[in-house]
Amino acid sequence: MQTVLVIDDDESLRDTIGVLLEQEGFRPVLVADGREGFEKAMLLKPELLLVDLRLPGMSGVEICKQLRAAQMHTPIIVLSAVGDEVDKVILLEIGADDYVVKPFGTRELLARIRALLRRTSPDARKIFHFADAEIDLDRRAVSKHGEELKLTPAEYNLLTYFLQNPDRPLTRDMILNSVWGYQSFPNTRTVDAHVVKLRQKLEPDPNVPRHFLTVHGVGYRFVP
Amino acid sequence: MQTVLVIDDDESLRDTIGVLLEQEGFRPVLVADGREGFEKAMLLKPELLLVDLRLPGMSGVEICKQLRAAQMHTPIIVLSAVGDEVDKVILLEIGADDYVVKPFGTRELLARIRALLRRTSPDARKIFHFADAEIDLDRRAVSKHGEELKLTPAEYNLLTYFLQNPDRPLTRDMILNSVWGYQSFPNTRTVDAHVVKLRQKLEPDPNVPRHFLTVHGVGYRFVP
DNA sequence: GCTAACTTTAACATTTTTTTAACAACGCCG
DNA sequence: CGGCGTTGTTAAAAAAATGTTAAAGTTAGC
Repeated sequence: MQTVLVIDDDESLRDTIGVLLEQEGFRPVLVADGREGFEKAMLLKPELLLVDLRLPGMSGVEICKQLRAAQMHTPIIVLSAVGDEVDKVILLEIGADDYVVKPFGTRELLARIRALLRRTSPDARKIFHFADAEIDLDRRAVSKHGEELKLTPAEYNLLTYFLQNPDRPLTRDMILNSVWGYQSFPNTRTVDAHVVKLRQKLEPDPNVPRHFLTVHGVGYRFVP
Repeated sequence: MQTVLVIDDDESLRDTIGVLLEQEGFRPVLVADGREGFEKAMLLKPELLLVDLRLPGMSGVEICKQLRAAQMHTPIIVLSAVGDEVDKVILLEIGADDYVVKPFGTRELLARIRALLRRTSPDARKIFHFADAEIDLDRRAVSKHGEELKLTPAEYNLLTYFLQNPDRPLTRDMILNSVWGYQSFPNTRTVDAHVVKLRQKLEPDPNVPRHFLTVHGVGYRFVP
Protein backbone atom coordinates (compact mmCIF):
# COMPACT_ATOMS: atom_id res chain seq x y z
CA MET A 1 0.00 0.00 0.00
CA GLN A 2 1.26 3.49 -0.79
CA THR A 3 2.08 5.73 2.12
CA VAL A 4 1.29 9.43 1.91
CA LEU A 5 2.77 11.78 4.47
CA VAL A 6 0.66 14.84 5.18
CA ILE A 7 2.33 17.79 6.91
CA ASP A 8 -0.15 20.51 7.81
CA ASP A 9 -0.93 22.34 11.00
CA ASP A 10 -4.62 22.79 10.28
CA GLU A 11 -6.07 19.91 12.19
CA SER A 12 -9.46 19.65 10.52
CA LEU A 13 -7.94 19.83 7.07
CA ARG A 14 -5.36 17.25 8.04
CA ASP A 15 -8.04 14.88 9.21
CA THR A 16 -10.18 15.45 6.17
CA ILE A 17 -7.29 14.61 3.92
CA GLY A 18 -6.51 11.62 6.08
CA VAL A 19 -9.99 10.21 5.74
CA LEU A 20 -10.00 10.90 2.05
CA LEU A 21 -6.69 9.14 1.49
CA GLU A 22 -7.81 6.18 3.50
CA GLN A 23 -10.97 5.85 1.47
CA GLU A 24 -8.91 5.88 -1.65
CA GLY A 25 -6.65 3.11 -0.52
CA PHE A 26 -3.61 5.02 0.64
CA ARG A 27 -1.96 4.83 4.02
CA PRO A 28 -1.98 8.37 5.38
CA VAL A 29 0.46 9.54 8.02
CA LEU A 30 -0.51 12.88 9.54
CA VAL A 31 1.88 15.35 11.09
CA ALA A 32 1.38 18.94 12.25
CA ASP A 33 4.93 20.11 12.90
CA GLY A 34 7.41 20.91 10.18
CA ARG A 35 10.48 19.45 11.77
CA GLU A 36 8.67 16.33 12.84
CA GLY A 37 7.34 16.02 9.31
CA PHE A 38 10.79 16.20 7.84
CA GLU A 39 12.04 13.49 10.14
CA LYS A 40 9.08 11.27 9.39
CA ALA A 41 9.70 11.77 5.70
CA MET A 42 13.29 10.60 6.03
CA LEU A 43 12.26 7.69 8.17
CA LEU A 44 9.15 6.42 6.44
CA LYS A 45 10.19 7.12 2.87
CA PRO A 46 6.58 7.65 1.81
CA GLU A 47 5.46 7.40 -1.77
CA LEU A 48 4.15 10.96 -1.71
CA LEU A 49 4.33 14.10 0.42
CA LEU A 50 1.63 16.71 0.94
CA VAL A 51 3.25 19.74 2.57
CA ASP A 52 1.76 22.99 3.74
CA LEU A 53 3.96 26.00 3.02
CA ARG A 54 3.35 27.75 6.31
CA LEU A 55 4.27 25.46 9.15
CA PRO A 56 5.47 25.60 12.72
CA GLY A 57 8.92 24.15 13.35
CA MET A 58 10.13 24.19 9.79
CA SER A 59 8.62 25.77 6.71
CA GLY A 60 7.42 23.75 3.76
CA VAL A 61 10.04 25.38 1.58
CA GLU A 62 12.74 24.28 3.96
CA ILE A 63 11.41 20.74 4.10
CA CYS A 64 11.49 20.43 0.33
CA LYS A 65 14.98 21.82 0.09
CA GLN A 66 16.38 19.59 2.81
CA LEU A 67 14.78 16.47 1.43
CA ARG A 68 16.16 17.13 -1.99
CA ALA A 69 19.54 17.91 -0.52
CA ALA A 70 19.40 14.54 1.21
CA GLN A 71 18.88 12.86 -2.16
CA MET A 72 15.29 12.07 -1.34
CA HIS A 73 13.24 12.28 -4.50
CA THR A 74 9.80 11.59 -3.13
CA PRO A 75 7.16 13.43 -5.15
CA ILE A 76 5.89 16.47 -3.26
CA ILE A 77 2.66 18.40 -3.58
CA VAL A 78 2.69 21.78 -1.84
CA LEU A 79 -0.48 23.03 -0.18
CA SER A 80 -0.57 26.79 -0.17
CA ALA A 81 -3.07 29.10 1.43
CA VAL A 82 -4.73 31.57 -0.87
CA GLY A 83 -2.87 34.52 0.65
CA ASP A 84 0.59 33.02 0.24
CA GLU A 85 2.68 34.45 -2.49
CA VAL A 86 3.25 31.42 -4.56
CA ASP A 87 5.77 31.57 -7.27
CA LYS A 88 5.68 28.51 -9.44
CA VAL A 89 9.30 28.95 -10.31
CA ILE A 90 10.36 28.99 -6.70
CA LEU A 91 8.34 25.89 -5.98
CA LEU A 92 10.01 24.12 -8.85
CA GLU A 93 13.39 25.30 -7.66
CA ILE A 94 12.95 23.94 -4.20
CA GLY A 95 11.93 20.60 -5.65
CA ALA A 96 8.16 20.53 -5.36
CA ASP A 97 6.37 18.67 -8.11
CA ASP A 98 2.96 20.27 -7.94
CA TYR A 99 0.88 22.56 -5.78
CA VAL A 100 -2.74 23.19 -4.94
CA VAL A 101 -4.22 26.35 -3.47
CA LYS A 102 -6.41 26.11 -0.42
CA PRO A 103 -9.29 25.76 -0.24
CA PHE A 104 -9.35 22.95 -2.75
CA GLY A 105 -11.86 20.27 -3.60
CA THR A 106 -11.08 16.75 -2.53
CA ARG A 107 -11.49 15.54 -6.07
CA GLU A 108 -8.98 18.02 -7.33
CA LEU A 109 -6.47 16.96 -4.73
CA LEU A 110 -7.01 13.31 -5.55
CA ALA A 111 -6.63 13.94 -9.23
CA ARG A 112 -3.33 15.70 -8.60
CA ILE A 113 -2.10 12.91 -6.35
CA ARG A 114 -2.98 10.26 -8.88
CA ALA A 115 -1.47 12.21 -11.72
CA LEU A 116 1.75 12.82 -9.84
CA LEU A 117 2.14 9.23 -8.74
CA ARG A 118 1.54 8.05 -12.26
CA ARG A 119 4.01 10.59 -13.54
CA THR A 120 6.79 9.75 -11.13
CA SER A 121 6.55 6.08 -10.32
CA PRO A 122 7.27 4.62 -13.77
CA ASP A 123 10.74 6.11 -13.56
CA ALA A 124 11.62 3.70 -10.79
CA ARG A 125 11.36 0.85 -13.24
CA LYS A 126 14.33 -1.38 -13.68
CA ILE A 127 15.16 -1.66 -17.31
CA PHE A 128 17.99 -3.81 -18.61
CA HIS A 129 19.71 -3.21 -21.88
CA PHE A 130 21.98 -5.40 -23.90
CA ALA A 131 22.61 -5.72 -27.59
CA ASP A 132 19.60 -4.07 -29.16
CA ALA A 133 17.19 -5.48 -26.61
CA GLU A 134 15.43 -3.84 -23.71
CA ILE A 135 13.90 -5.73 -20.79
CA ASP A 136 11.40 -4.05 -18.49
CA LEU A 137 11.18 -6.32 -15.49
CA ASP A 138 8.07 -4.74 -14.00
CA ARG A 139 6.07 -4.82 -17.15
CA ARG A 140 7.45 -8.19 -18.11
CA ALA A 141 8.02 -6.62 -21.46
CA VAL A 142 10.89 -7.42 -23.75
CA SER A 143 11.58 -5.52 -26.91
CA LYS A 144 14.12 -5.64 -29.68
CA HIS A 145 14.66 -2.65 -31.92
CA GLY A 146 11.75 -1.15 -30.03
CA GLU A 147 9.45 -3.94 -31.12
CA GLU A 148 7.76 -5.85 -28.38
CA LEU A 149 8.38 -9.55 -28.45
CA LYS A 150 6.66 -12.30 -26.53
CA LEU A 151 8.49 -14.55 -24.11
CA THR A 152 6.93 -17.58 -22.49
CA PRO A 153 7.11 -17.83 -18.69
CA ALA A 154 10.02 -20.25 -18.77
CA GLU A 155 11.93 -18.09 -21.22
CA TYR A 156 11.25 -15.02 -19.17
CA ASN A 157 12.33 -16.64 -15.92
CA LEU A 158 15.49 -17.96 -17.48
CA LEU A 159 16.27 -14.55 -18.91
CA THR A 160 15.86 -12.81 -15.57
CA TYR A 161 18.15 -15.39 -13.99
CA PHE A 162 20.79 -14.65 -16.57
CA LEU A 163 20.36 -10.93 -16.09
CA GLN A 164 20.88 -11.29 -12.37
CA ASN A 165 23.98 -13.43 -12.78
CA PRO A 166 25.97 -11.89 -15.57
CA ASP A 167 29.48 -12.94 -16.55
CA ARG A 168 29.36 -16.04 -14.38
CA PRO A 169 29.39 -19.60 -15.69
CA LEU A 170 26.16 -21.23 -14.63
CA THR A 171 25.78 -24.99 -14.57
CA ARG A 172 22.59 -26.61 -15.76
CA ASP A 173 21.95 -27.78 -12.23
CA MET A 174 22.22 -24.28 -10.88
CA ILE A 175 19.86 -23.04 -13.54
CA LEU A 176 17.36 -25.82 -12.98
CA ASN A 177 17.36 -25.21 -9.26
CA SER A 178 16.96 -21.48 -9.49
CA VAL A 179 14.64 -21.17 -12.42
CA TRP A 180 12.62 -24.36 -12.30
CA GLY A 181 12.68 -24.94 -8.56
CA TYR A 182 13.40 -27.96 -6.46
CA GLN A 183 10.19 -29.82 -6.97
CA SER A 184 10.51 -30.29 -10.69
CA PHE A 185 13.12 -32.50 -12.25
CA PRO A 186 13.12 -32.06 -15.94
CA ASN A 187 15.79 -33.37 -18.19
CA THR A 188 18.86 -31.14 -18.24
CA ARG A 189 18.41 -30.74 -21.96
CA THR A 190 15.39 -28.63 -21.14
CA VAL A 191 17.76 -25.84 -20.26
CA ASP A 192 19.51 -26.15 -23.61
CA ALA A 193 16.24 -26.02 -25.47
CA HIS A 194 15.28 -22.79 -23.75
CA VAL A 195 18.67 -21.21 -24.25
CA VAL A 196 18.21 -21.86 -27.93
CA LYS A 197 14.93 -20.04 -27.84
CA LEU A 198 16.37 -17.06 -26.01
CA ARG A 199 19.15 -16.89 -28.59
CA GLN A 200 16.66 -17.02 -31.40
CA LYS A 201 14.65 -14.23 -29.92
CA LEU A 202 17.34 -11.99 -28.49
CA GLU A 203 20.70 -12.54 -30.17
CA PRO A 204 21.47 -10.22 -33.08
CA ASP A 205 22.70 -13.34 -34.88
CA PRO A 206 21.41 -16.53 -33.24
CA ASN A 207 24.06 -18.59 -35.05
CA VAL A 208 26.88 -16.61 -33.47
CA PRO A 209 25.88 -16.10 -29.84
CA ARG A 210 27.47 -13.05 -28.27
CA HIS A 211 25.48 -12.87 -25.05
CA PHE A 212 24.22 -16.33 -24.20
CA LEU A 213 27.51 -18.16 -24.38
CA THR A 214 28.18 -21.86 -24.03
CA VAL A 215 30.74 -22.95 -21.47
CA HIS A 216 31.67 -26.32 -22.80
CA GLY A 217 31.35 -29.09 -20.24
CA VAL A 218 29.82 -26.71 -17.71
CA GLY A 219 26.76 -24.83 -18.81
CA TYR A 220 26.13 -21.27 -19.93
CA ARG A 221 27.36 -17.80 -19.30
CA PHE A 222 25.56 -14.56 -19.93
CA VAL A 223 27.44 -11.44 -20.90
CA PRO A 224 25.37 -8.26 -21.26
CA MET B 1 -28.33 17.12 -22.15
CA GLN B 2 -27.15 17.13 -18.56
CA THR B 3 -29.40 15.54 -16.01
CA VAL B 4 -29.71 17.07 -12.56
CA LEU B 5 -31.35 15.07 -9.81
CA VAL B 6 -33.06 17.15 -7.15
CA ILE B 7 -33.88 15.47 -3.85
CA ASP B 8 -35.93 17.72 -1.57
CA ASP B 9 -39.17 17.23 0.27
CA ASP B 10 -40.28 20.85 -0.02
CA GLU B 11 -42.58 20.67 -3.00
CA SER B 12 -42.66 24.31 -3.95
CA LEU B 13 -38.88 24.63 -3.75
CA ARG B 14 -38.49 21.44 -5.74
CA ASP B 15 -40.71 22.76 -8.49
CA THR B 16 -39.01 26.13 -8.49
CA ILE B 17 -35.63 24.50 -8.95
CA GLY B 18 -37.11 22.24 -11.61
CA VAL B 19 -38.39 25.12 -13.67
CA LEU B 20 -35.14 27.00 -13.23
CA LEU B 21 -33.05 24.08 -14.38
CA GLU B 22 -35.29 23.50 -17.36
CA GLN B 23 -34.97 27.10 -18.42
CA GLU B 24 -31.23 26.79 -18.21
CA GLY B 25 -31.08 23.77 -20.41
CA PHE B 26 -30.74 21.00 -17.87
CA ARG B 27 -32.95 17.97 -17.54
CA PRO B 28 -34.27 18.06 -13.97
CA VAL B 29 -35.53 14.97 -12.20
CA LEU B 30 -37.41 15.74 -9.02
CA VAL B 31 -37.75 13.44 -6.04
CA ALA B 32 -39.10 14.05 -2.54
CA ASP B 33 -38.05 10.91 -0.70
CA GLY B 34 -34.50 10.19 0.36
CA ARG B 35 -34.42 6.50 -0.38
CA GLU B 36 -36.13 6.97 -3.70
CA GLY B 37 -33.63 9.71 -4.47
CA PHE B 38 -30.70 7.44 -3.76
CA GLU B 39 -32.07 4.75 -6.02
CA LYS B 40 -32.75 7.24 -8.80
CA ALA B 41 -29.20 8.48 -8.46
CA MET B 42 -27.78 4.99 -8.91
CA LEU B 43 -30.12 4.33 -11.79
CA LEU B 44 -30.06 7.58 -13.73
CA LYS B 45 -26.40 8.44 -13.13
CA PRO B 46 -27.09 12.17 -13.30
CA GLU B 47 -24.40 14.72 -13.99
CA LEU B 48 -25.19 16.55 -10.75
CA LEU B 49 -27.10 16.06 -7.52
CA LEU B 50 -28.89 18.64 -5.40
CA VAL B 51 -29.66 17.09 -2.04
CA ASP B 52 -31.49 18.45 0.94
CA LEU B 53 -29.91 17.45 4.24
CA ARG B 54 -33.18 16.81 6.04
CA LEU B 55 -35.18 14.25 4.15
CA PRO B 56 -37.81 11.59 4.73
CA GLY B 57 -36.70 8.04 3.99
CA MET B 58 -32.97 8.66 4.07
CA SER B 59 -30.97 11.69 5.11
CA GLY B 60 -28.88 13.72 2.73
CA VAL B 61 -25.79 12.76 4.64
CA GLU B 62 -26.60 9.11 4.24
CA ILE B 63 -27.26 9.51 0.54
CA CYS B 64 -23.86 11.11 0.00
CA LYS B 65 -22.05 8.47 2.01
CA GLN B 66 -23.75 5.59 0.27
CA LEU B 67 -23.16 6.99 -3.17
CA ARG B 68 -19.49 7.51 -2.48
CA ALA B 69 -19.25 4.07 -0.96
CA ALA B 70 -20.70 2.71 -4.19
CA GLN B 71 -17.88 4.42 -6.07
CA MET B 72 -20.27 6.96 -7.54
CA HIS B 73 -18.49 10.28 -7.78
CA THR B 74 -21.24 12.48 -9.14
CA PRO B 75 -20.79 16.07 -7.97
CA ILE B 76 -23.17 16.88 -5.13
CA ILE B 77 -24.45 20.20 -3.84
CA VAL B 78 -26.05 20.00 -0.42
CA LEU B 79 -29.04 22.21 0.32
CA SER B 80 -29.18 23.02 3.99
CA ALA B 81 -31.79 24.91 5.95
CA VAL B 82 -30.58 27.90 7.88
CA GLY B 83 -31.04 26.18 11.20
CA ASP B 84 -29.04 23.07 10.32
CA GLU B 85 -25.66 22.78 11.90
CA VAL B 86 -23.46 22.58 8.93
CA ASP B 87 -19.83 21.71 9.31
CA LYS B 88 -17.88 22.17 6.15
CA VAL B 89 -15.49 19.47 7.13
CA ILE B 90 -18.26 16.98 7.68
CA LEU B 91 -19.73 17.82 4.32
CA LEU B 92 -16.39 17.25 2.68
CA GLU B 93 -15.95 14.00 4.54
CA ILE B 94 -19.23 12.60 3.41
CA GLY B 95 -18.31 13.49 -0.13
CA ALA B 96 -20.31 16.62 -0.87
CA ASP B 97 -18.64 19.10 -3.19
CA ASP B 98 -20.45 22.29 -2.26
CA TYR B 99 -23.43 23.53 -0.29
CA VAL B 100 -25.88 26.39 -0.26
CA VAL B 101 -27.95 27.61 2.64
CA LYS B 102 -31.68 28.03 2.24
CA PRO B 103 -33.20 30.33 1.40
CA PHE B 104 -30.97 31.02 -1.57
CA GLY B 105 -31.38 33.03 -4.70
CA THR B 106 -31.82 31.22 -7.98
CA ARG B 107 -28.85 33.03 -9.45
CA GLU B 108 -26.63 31.89 -6.63
CA LEU B 109 -27.71 28.31 -7.04
CA LEU B 110 -27.14 28.45 -10.76
CA ALA B 111 -23.72 29.95 -10.29
CA ARG B 112 -22.78 27.16 -7.91
CA ILE B 113 -24.07 24.53 -10.27
CA ARG B 114 -22.17 26.00 -13.17
CA ALA B 115 -19.02 26.38 -11.12
CA LEU B 116 -19.17 22.87 -9.84
CA LEU B 117 -19.83 21.37 -13.24
CA ARG B 118 -17.00 23.38 -14.69
CA ARG B 119 -14.75 22.32 -11.88
CA THR B 120 -15.57 18.68 -12.20
CA SER B 121 -16.47 17.98 -15.75
CA PRO B 122 -13.67 18.91 -18.10
CA ASP B 123 -10.49 17.48 -16.71
CA ALA B 124 -11.13 16.32 -13.18
CA ARG B 125 -13.74 13.97 -14.49
CA LYS B 126 -12.22 10.69 -15.34
CA ILE B 127 -13.54 9.50 -18.63
CA PHE B 128 -11.70 6.70 -20.32
CA HIS B 129 -11.84 5.95 -23.97
CA PHE B 130 -10.65 2.90 -25.77
CA ALA B 131 -11.80 1.19 -28.89
CA ASP B 132 -15.30 2.56 -29.42
CA ALA B 133 -16.15 2.50 -25.75
CA GLU B 134 -16.41 5.28 -23.21
CA ILE B 135 -16.23 4.75 -19.47
CA ASP B 136 -17.26 7.50 -17.10
CA LEU B 137 -15.83 6.34 -13.81
CA ASP B 138 -17.61 8.99 -11.80
CA ARG B 139 -21.01 8.10 -13.10
CA ARG B 140 -20.31 4.39 -13.22
CA ALA B 141 -21.52 4.52 -16.79
CA VAL B 142 -20.19 2.60 -19.75
CA SER B 143 -21.21 3.14 -23.32
CA LYS B 144 -20.27 1.77 -26.71
CA HIS B 145 -21.04 3.67 -29.90
CA GLY B 146 -22.74 6.16 -27.61
CA GLU B 147 -25.17 3.53 -26.40
CA GLU B 148 -25.21 2.82 -22.71
CA LEU B 149 -24.43 -0.77 -21.90
CA LYS B 150 -25.01 -2.57 -18.67
CA LEU B 151 -22.17 -4.03 -16.66
CA THR B 152 -22.69 -6.08 -13.55
CA PRO B 153 -20.93 -4.87 -10.38
CA ALA B 154 -18.15 -7.42 -10.70
CA GLU B 155 -17.60 -6.58 -14.34
CA TYR B 156 -17.50 -2.89 -13.59
CA ASN B 157 -15.07 -3.28 -10.71
CA LEU B 158 -12.80 -5.41 -12.81
CA LEU B 159 -12.93 -2.91 -15.63
CA THR B 160 -12.09 -0.09 -13.25
CA TYR B 161 -9.09 -2.01 -11.99
CA PHE B 162 -7.88 -2.60 -15.51
CA LEU B 163 -8.33 1.06 -16.40
CA GLN B 164 -6.28 2.12 -13.43
CA ASN B 165 -3.49 -0.31 -14.22
CA PRO B 166 -2.98 -0.15 -17.94
CA ASP B 167 -0.11 -1.82 -19.78
CA ARG B 168 0.91 -3.86 -16.78
CA PRO B 169 0.58 -7.61 -16.45
CA LEU B 170 -1.79 -8.31 -13.61
CA THR B 171 -1.76 -11.72 -11.98
CA ARG B 172 -4.99 -13.38 -11.01
CA ASP B 173 -3.95 -13.00 -7.39
CA MET B 174 -3.47 -9.28 -7.74
CA ILE B 175 -6.81 -8.99 -9.44
CA LEU B 176 -8.59 -11.09 -6.86
CA ASN B 177 -7.05 -9.11 -4.04
CA SER B 178 -7.83 -5.72 -5.48
CA VAL B 179 -11.18 -6.35 -7.07
CA TRP B 180 -12.68 -9.05 -4.91
CA GLY B 181 -11.00 -8.16 -1.62
CA TYR B 182 -8.84 -10.11 0.73
CA GLN B 183 -11.57 -11.94 2.52
CA SER B 184 -12.90 -13.80 -0.47
CA PHE B 185 -11.06 -16.60 -2.16
CA PRO B 186 -12.97 -17.68 -5.17
CA ASN B 187 -11.60 -20.11 -7.66
CA THR B 188 -9.02 -18.48 -9.86
CA ARG B 189 -11.14 -19.21 -12.87
CA THR B 190 -13.57 -16.59 -11.64
CA VAL B 191 -11.31 -13.91 -13.02
CA ASP B 192 -11.16 -15.65 -16.36
CA ALA B 193 -14.91 -15.89 -16.56
CA HIS B 194 -15.30 -12.19 -15.98
CA VAL B 195 -12.58 -11.26 -18.42
CA VAL B 196 -14.51 -13.22 -21.02
CA LYS B 197 -17.58 -11.16 -20.26
CA LEU B 198 -15.74 -7.88 -20.48
CA ARG B 199 -14.35 -8.96 -23.84
CA GLN B 200 -17.79 -9.89 -25.06
CA LYS B 201 -19.17 -6.54 -24.07
CA LEU B 202 -16.29 -4.24 -24.88
CA GLU B 203 -13.95 -5.74 -27.46
CA PRO B 204 -14.67 -4.82 -31.07
CA ASP B 205 -14.05 -8.47 -31.85
CA PRO B 206 -14.27 -10.65 -28.74
CA ASN B 207 -12.49 -13.48 -30.55
CA VAL B 208 -9.44 -11.34 -31.19
CA PRO B 209 -8.87 -9.38 -28.01
CA ARG B 210 -6.99 -6.15 -28.56
CA HIS B 211 -7.43 -4.56 -25.15
CA PHE B 212 -7.92 -7.29 -22.60
CA LEU B 213 -4.90 -9.38 -23.39
CA THR B 214 -3.92 -12.58 -21.72
CA VAL B 215 -0.36 -12.93 -20.51
CA HIS B 216 0.09 -16.65 -20.62
CA GLY B 217 1.29 -18.07 -17.35
CA VAL B 218 0.74 -14.78 -15.57
CA GLY B 219 -2.69 -13.26 -15.92
CA TYR B 220 -4.04 -10.39 -17.96
CA ARG B 221 -2.93 -7.07 -19.30
CA PHE B 222 -5.08 -4.17 -20.35
CA VAL B 223 -3.98 -1.89 -23.12
CA PRO B 224 -6.25 1.11 -23.80
C1' DG C 1 -40.39 -17.46 0.16
C1' DC C 2 -40.04 -16.53 -4.73
C1' DT C 3 -38.01 -14.66 -8.71
C1' DA C 4 -34.48 -12.63 -11.31
C1' DA C 5 -29.97 -11.27 -11.73
C1' DC C 6 -25.52 -12.12 -10.73
C1' DT C 7 -21.47 -14.92 -9.28
C1' DT C 8 -18.97 -18.97 -8.94
C1' DT C 9 -17.83 -23.41 -10.22
C1' DA C 10 -17.24 -27.35 -12.99
C1' DA C 11 -16.63 -29.46 -17.29
C1' DC C 12 -14.94 -29.72 -21.70
C1' DA C 13 -12.65 -27.54 -25.89
C1' DT C 14 -8.88 -25.16 -27.45
C1' DT C 15 -4.55 -23.00 -27.35
C1' DT C 16 0.00 -22.37 -25.73
C1' DT C 17 3.95 -23.92 -23.53
C1' DT C 18 7.13 -27.35 -21.88
C1' DT C 19 9.51 -31.41 -22.22
C1' DT C 20 11.39 -35.09 -24.58
C1' DA C 21 13.51 -37.62 -28.11
C1' DA C 22 16.06 -37.94 -32.09
C1' DC C 23 19.60 -36.67 -34.93
C1' DA C 24 23.00 -33.31 -36.64
C1' DA C 25 26.86 -30.58 -35.60
C1' DC C 26 30.54 -29.31 -32.82
C1' DG C 27 34.69 -29.34 -29.79
C1' DC C 28 38.11 -31.46 -27.18
C1' DC C 29 41.77 -34.78 -26.86
C1' DG C 30 44.70 -38.25 -28.15
C1' DC D 1 42.08 -36.75 -38.23
C1' DG D 2 38.86 -39.61 -35.75
C1' DG D 3 36.33 -40.89 -31.73
C1' DC D 4 33.48 -39.64 -28.03
C1' DG D 5 31.01 -36.84 -25.23
C1' DT D 6 28.68 -32.43 -25.44
C1' DT D 7 25.74 -29.13 -27.50
C1' DG D 8 22.41 -27.27 -31.29
C1' DT D 9 18.17 -27.89 -33.37
C1' DT D 10 13.83 -29.40 -34.46
C1' DA D 11 9.41 -31.50 -34.29
C1' DA D 12 6.19 -34.12 -31.94
C1' DA D 13 4.24 -35.77 -27.53
C1' DA D 14 2.88 -34.34 -23.09
C1' DA D 15 1.48 -31.07 -19.91
C1' DA D 16 -0.34 -26.85 -18.51
C1' DA D 17 -3.01 -22.83 -19.07
C1' DT D 18 -6.80 -20.50 -20.93
C1' DG D 19 -11.44 -19.98 -23.50
C1' DT D 20 -16.07 -21.03 -23.20
C1' DT D 21 -20.36 -22.53 -21.76
C1' DA D 22 -23.81 -23.89 -18.82
C1' DA D 23 -25.34 -25.39 -14.55
C1' DA D 24 -25.21 -24.74 -9.57
C1' DG D 25 -24.98 -21.57 -5.96
C1' DT D 26 -25.86 -16.77 -4.09
C1' DT D 27 -27.80 -12.69 -3.34
C1' DA D 28 -31.03 -8.83 -3.58
C1' DG D 29 -35.42 -7.20 -4.18
C1' DC D 30 -40.23 -7.88 -4.05
